[in-house]
Amino acid sequence: MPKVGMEPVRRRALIDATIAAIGERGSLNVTMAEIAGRAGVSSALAHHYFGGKDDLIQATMRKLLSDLGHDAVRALRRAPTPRARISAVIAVNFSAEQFRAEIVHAWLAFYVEAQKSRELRRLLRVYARRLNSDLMSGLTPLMKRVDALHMAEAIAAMIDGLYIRRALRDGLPNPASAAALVEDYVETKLRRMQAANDENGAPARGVAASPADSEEKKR
Amino acid sequence: MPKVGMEPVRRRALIDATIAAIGERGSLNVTMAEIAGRAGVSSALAHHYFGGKDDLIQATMRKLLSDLGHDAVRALRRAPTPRARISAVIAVNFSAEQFRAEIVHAWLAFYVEAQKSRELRRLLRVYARRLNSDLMSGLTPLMKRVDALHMAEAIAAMIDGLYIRRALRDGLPNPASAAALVEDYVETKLRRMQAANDENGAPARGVAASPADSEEKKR
Amino acid sequence: MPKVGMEPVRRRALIDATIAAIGERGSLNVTMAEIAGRAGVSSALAHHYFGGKDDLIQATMRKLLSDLGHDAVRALRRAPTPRARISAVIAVNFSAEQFRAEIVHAWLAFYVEAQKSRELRRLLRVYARRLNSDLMSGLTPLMKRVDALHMAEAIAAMIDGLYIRRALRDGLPNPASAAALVEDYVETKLRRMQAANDENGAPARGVAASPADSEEKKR
Amino acid sequence: MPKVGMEPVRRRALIDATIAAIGERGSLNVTMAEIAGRAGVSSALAHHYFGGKDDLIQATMRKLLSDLGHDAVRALRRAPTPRARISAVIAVNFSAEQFRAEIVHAWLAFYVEAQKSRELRRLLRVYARRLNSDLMSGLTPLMKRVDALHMAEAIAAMIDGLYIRRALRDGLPNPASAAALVEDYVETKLRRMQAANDENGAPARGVAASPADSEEKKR
DNA sequence: AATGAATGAGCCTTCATTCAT
DNA sequence: AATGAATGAAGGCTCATTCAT
Repeated sequence: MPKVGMEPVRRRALIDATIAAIGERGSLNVTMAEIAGRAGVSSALAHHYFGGKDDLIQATMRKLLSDLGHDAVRALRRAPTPRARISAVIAVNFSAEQFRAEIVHAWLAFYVEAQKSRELRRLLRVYARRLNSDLMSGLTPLMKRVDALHMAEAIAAMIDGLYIRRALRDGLPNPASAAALVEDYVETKLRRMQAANDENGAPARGVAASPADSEEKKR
Repeated sequence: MPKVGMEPVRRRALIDATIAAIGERGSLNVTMAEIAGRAGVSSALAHHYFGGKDDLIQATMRKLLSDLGHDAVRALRRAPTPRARISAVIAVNFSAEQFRAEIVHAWLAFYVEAQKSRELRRLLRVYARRLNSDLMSGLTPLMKRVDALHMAEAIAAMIDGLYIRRALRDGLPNPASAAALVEDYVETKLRRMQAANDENGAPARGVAASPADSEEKKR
Repeated sequence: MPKVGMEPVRRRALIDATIAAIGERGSLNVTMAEIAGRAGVSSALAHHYFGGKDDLIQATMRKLLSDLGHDAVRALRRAPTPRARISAVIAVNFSAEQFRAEIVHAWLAFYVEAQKSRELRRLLRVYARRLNSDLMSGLTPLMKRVDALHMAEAIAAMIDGLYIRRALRDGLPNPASAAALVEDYVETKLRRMQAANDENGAPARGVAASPADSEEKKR
Repeated sequence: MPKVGMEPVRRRALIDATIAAIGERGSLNVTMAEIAGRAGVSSALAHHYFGGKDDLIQATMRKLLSDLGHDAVRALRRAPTPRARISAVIAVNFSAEQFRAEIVHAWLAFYVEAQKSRELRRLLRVYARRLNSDLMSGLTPLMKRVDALHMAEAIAAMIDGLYIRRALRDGLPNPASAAALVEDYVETKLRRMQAANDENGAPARGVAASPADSEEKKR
């Protein structure tokens, strides 16, 4: 019994079904029929609302990105200090919601698909830039810009790496321990910088320190 | 006129073609026809030698794993100290050969495919375990076992993460800087442990230190 | 708020939209959705009023036929002589209205579709018979019946042929020159018959004259 | 039991099947499955050899055009005089082979499809130009160029028109009578021109005679 | 009167796979 | 040893059509 105003309902259901399907299959090799089936509709309807498979995939990815974005904004808003901002970024990426197995699988699949799809690559770049700028907003007040850039890169790499390992389900299913690993890295780096600083006024060694780093970053 | 002894030649050519094809497409969505074409043979021949697509994919992955394995063995053999072993592992993973774009793409594609294929998953676990044990062989002499485990995890995550980012070509195409990032992490951790140790005899704080770490690891 | 008495309005709009759509696409491969869209209504409404696509197509063709029929009646009514009747038929078929590109395309499409649809074929036969009888009404007073039949056939063929060429837009987009071509044929034939007649009382040679045509047609 | 060297056999069979299918359906709305079925192969094989439906359609049209072209060349070669050339062109178009019902249907379908397909339109133009130049080669020695152009147009239109009527199967299934109709037109025109010429030296009235036609064409 | 919602059926196309040669 | 020939199965997509509102 058809009702009016179903469009948003169906769109949401189809996107959720897409995530679920990708999560289960582990790749984007899911059929429209399966997605539609999971959403309880015909595949024709999925085409009706999204235009085609690629569009549905893209819409799904946008959903993932915007969800993550919203979570990040919310978390960052509550962070009082630069240091807290860093932790907030880490926490969001390893939150229970974001680290759900199917979400992780979907992300991984998107990374791969991005190789083929120009638009997907663009979306992924948006995410990467945002992650980077979020991290930088916490890092730059604490160290020299060049060090901050390196640390942001390292942190991002660890996050991505832990996602992959999570996807492989092979040893680190625990979001808390994943976050702890990254936090430990950050903490160690910061203390080490502090220590080097304190010791004898000698400049702290940043990440991949450049030969000449005479000027000191104040915090 | 068919030649004899072509089998090993064809097998190699087909596996190389598979890597090349995956590297270009960025995923395992490559047709047997394309692979065979790249290898200069008919797709029927690929089936003849490998049995089927899955088998060819698996053989290709085994090739990747064994190449990496051989490189690792060679590098580790030359490493005189535990610390050098760690660097050797990092160096191998970011060597010019292993960090070639098509190899990186192939690895990423395999990670995804591993979700679906039981055998691929098994192979990937073998690699993960070996990477882990290689790292542990360098780490355990330098710190407590629990810390070593955490660091091994972190290093592995960074390596995987940098691979992903390499695949996306978005900012870190340079193997040297990728390796430097990981090396810096290792170095910072080791110094920090040392420093904490020296300070006042208090036990160094390891990675995600467990509440009770009274006993010291000797080296 | 739905209005009353919309039915005739909608029917006309849908039929016009059908002609326009066919004219643009150049064939009957137009979707109900597009036709309905052009008419500013939903495709469901098109079904509501016409029952189905085939019915809409038929209704459209009937419209075309009846428009042409009305034009023909009007023109013939004004024709004072048999000769004028012939010209009237020609003029109507190449009138600005009937020779509009979209109308021509629609006709051509119908000719093709008639192959499949029994009903469409029937409709086309009605038109053909009417065209024939209109021509015959002008021709029979001027010549023997057998000659009239042949000329009617030839005139009709020329008209159809010129329509096709018009549809292909390749050299004869001009309704006037198309009509002139047919008129010239008629005129030439009539003069030739006249001349043959005058020459020596020998029977005029009709179209594809049969060996024995001794008896003369009176007018 | 697969054999080698089947490609040309299959290609021919598929093109013939395409003509047959179009002939029966009366339009290009034929499925690859049906065509392949008629040719006794799977639809996949049709794709294998032709690439896609459009390509098969085009190949079929090219076959039609080239067959007609060859027939025309052969017939024209045997024509000793200009007048004979005209008759040769007419004869070829209404030959038993070219006027076969399925061939005629295919032609009509192509005319319609040409509206949509750029390539098909191009092919059709080639045919039209060739028909025109063949006719002109017979007409220009017999009359002024402007008259020849008009007559060529008229003849071509009659041919196309008779094809359409043939496709509709409604009264003129006979190739001989179709050809006779066109021949009669040609003959009448030529005699009329002759007569007008002879009468009193006044210039013969050509088709849609232009206001100024002072100079005479000699033959 | 009119439409959004929804679908079944069908078509084109791709591709791994098999087989006879 | 190697391949051309051939296909079954499956997937994306379109579209006419129906139905409840």
